[in-house]
Amino acid sequence: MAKYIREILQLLDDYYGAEYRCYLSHENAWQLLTATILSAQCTDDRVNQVTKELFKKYDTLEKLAAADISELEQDIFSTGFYRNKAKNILASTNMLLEKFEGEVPRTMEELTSLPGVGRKTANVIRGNIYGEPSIVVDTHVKRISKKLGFTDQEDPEKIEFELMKVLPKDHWISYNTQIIAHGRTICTARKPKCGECFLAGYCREGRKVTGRKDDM
DNA sequence: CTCCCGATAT
DNA sequence: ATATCAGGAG
Repeated sequence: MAKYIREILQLLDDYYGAEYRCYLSHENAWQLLTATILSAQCTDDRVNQVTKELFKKYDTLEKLAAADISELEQDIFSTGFYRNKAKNILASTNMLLEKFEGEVPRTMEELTSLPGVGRKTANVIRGNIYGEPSIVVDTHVKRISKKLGFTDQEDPEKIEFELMKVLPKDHWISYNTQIIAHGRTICTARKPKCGECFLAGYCREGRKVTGRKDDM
């Protein structure tokens, strides 16, 4: 298994590059925190579309924290879950000002104490803002990690810990970037393009579709 | 487990 | 019509 993990990681590096990349537009930590809260069950393209105007309108943390809630709901409406998200953004940004001196905290415990921030959002911040090796288990990482046989777990937290055992630490961050890119373009949830997939030989579903029979 | 929820691809 | 999207909370 370990041999194939190395091969898979090498192919991912070759195809998508080994550099970390963030798909959510931002210029600072509180903007990334806000964008990631908005990204729940929403495409990153739409989040970027919304935040482009949002961060123009509320150009400081203080202004966003002081926003009128019903106006903020309208501003973020198209991302869905807009009532919860507006409430969480206001509560979290105010908490940053009151408890964290206007800074986005660094530890998992502090980050997940913010309303609307779970492990996925916290790991986006830790990886992107602070460069801490971390694994972001979103819908793509969950789906594709299971297909590749890296985990059989269902719970995102269990998947995160299992991937930390299975993947070399220096690949944790790049894995996120690569798998999300792969999940958006080739290994899509509804109609995966197994015929175009360079990992088809390492994936049960891919082997079935492409006829490749690599022994794992 | 349920609810939150609009936009888009299939 | 239905599944899915850089999920989180009760």
